[in-house]
Amino acid sequence: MSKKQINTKVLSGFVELLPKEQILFDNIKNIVEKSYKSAGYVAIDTPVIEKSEVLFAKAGGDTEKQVYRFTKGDNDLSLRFDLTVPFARYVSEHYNDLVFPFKRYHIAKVYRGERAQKGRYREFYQADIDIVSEDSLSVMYDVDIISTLAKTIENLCNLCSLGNFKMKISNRKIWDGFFEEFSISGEQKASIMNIIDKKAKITAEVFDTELSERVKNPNIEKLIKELFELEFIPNVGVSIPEKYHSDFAFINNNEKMKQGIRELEVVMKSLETISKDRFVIDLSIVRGLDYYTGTVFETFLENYPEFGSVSSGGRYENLCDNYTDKKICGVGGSIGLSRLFIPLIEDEKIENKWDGLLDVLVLPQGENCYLKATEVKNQITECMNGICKTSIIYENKKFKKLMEYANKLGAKYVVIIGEDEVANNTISVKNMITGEQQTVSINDALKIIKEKI
RNA sequence: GCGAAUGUAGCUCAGUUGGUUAGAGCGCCAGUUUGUGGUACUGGAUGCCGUCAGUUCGAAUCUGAUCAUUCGCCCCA
Repeated sequence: MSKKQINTKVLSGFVELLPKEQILFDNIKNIVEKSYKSAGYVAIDTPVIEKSEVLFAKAGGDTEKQVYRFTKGDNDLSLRFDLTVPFARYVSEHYNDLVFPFKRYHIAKVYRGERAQKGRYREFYQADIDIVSEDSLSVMYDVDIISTLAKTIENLCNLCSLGNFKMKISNRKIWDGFFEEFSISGEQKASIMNIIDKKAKITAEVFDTELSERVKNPNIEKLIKELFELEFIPNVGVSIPEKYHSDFAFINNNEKMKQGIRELEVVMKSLETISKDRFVIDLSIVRGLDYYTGTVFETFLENYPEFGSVSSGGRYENLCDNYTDKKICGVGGSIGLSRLFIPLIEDEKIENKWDGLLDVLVLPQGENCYLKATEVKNQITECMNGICKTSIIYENKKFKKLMEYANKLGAKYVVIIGEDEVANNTISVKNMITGEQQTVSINDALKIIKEKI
């Protein structure tokens, strides 16, 4: 044993699964893909590597620190850190060939060079859907995105027994209008939004102190807190409690706030026809990204609050500004597949309905049987027409070993080709679940397998 | 970028106030059974105790450094 062997451990923040777990993860991914497809979204793919100037066109501050960036020759390149920015480039590049409104999905890996934590990886899957169009896009498309994600998550929850979930919805225009009204902008606005975003995660006391430190104005602070108490009633509009009437008189003169409230009403009213209690208004949802301009939402699993938001997104405008003169707006959202499912799979929280790596394994006993066995294997593959996973092993080992191998792979049937079978032109089929074994003609064997699989 | 914890067999971990030959379970290999897996029983192999230095008659155990991993904070487009 040489001792200077290279450490084979996977890099921190990166994930590898064993075949059994990989099958489960792929099933999950397939559910998402199927759900997106059936809602009318089409698949696209983009390169993992982009020019840095493309990715950083709209990024600010901390973004660059988290990006894997490198040079190759004279090219300044980066790994994509999300799927939205490359999508904006894609739309700009292929503008003339796309049909708008354009609905696409994209399930792929993205990369962030931040410190790994539970459920937070450096390489992970995102499952995005977006709808983009020229000039304008009805607020009903916001509903399309949210309801498609809701349906997809419902399918996932059913598959993996994850329980119930809630989607919290808000509209950035309400806050944007509010801050405009009081001439709060720039860093102060960002800092207040930041604490509003954290409201659900921290205690009321911490929220109060942090808020007053950042707002530095008792009146505005009071209004912010009161704003959370407003009730939005679909069909009726915003209901301002009696005691706050005078405080919020300004709303009627603030176009942005009025518009935000109106949009939120339309969205909620429409979503209510899908589910009465799944969708809730929560003004503390603001999202960190500064490109969001309207509807924003986040999704929480009731049984797994520690995961945070498992799906989020919103309405954006001018995302393609840096790539084209065309005015393109959109709405989109994403499911954090790795963040949600890798910890669940690794902790075995999901029942793995694994049904074996193989359906049929052909076992030739000794090299004299290889030819015949290969023939039989090909016949099975063909006869089953792709619905059956069939393989063969060529190992000059004891028969016992071959059986152990079949068992480890979870094969449902074993087809045995030994000297006797070759001599008599028969094959032996063993059902690995019942242990039952019969020696029959090839045609009969095919029938047996075909019936059961 | 900041803080905390943990590095012992392939994996999960135990290892007493520093004391002879470092353990368990699972897995692996072999046998009971040379054409039959899963279950059971019997036996076996596997370790520079993360790395380097220091204290000591003596270090897996104490000290320092270093590397790695994990958890949390910041951030999360």
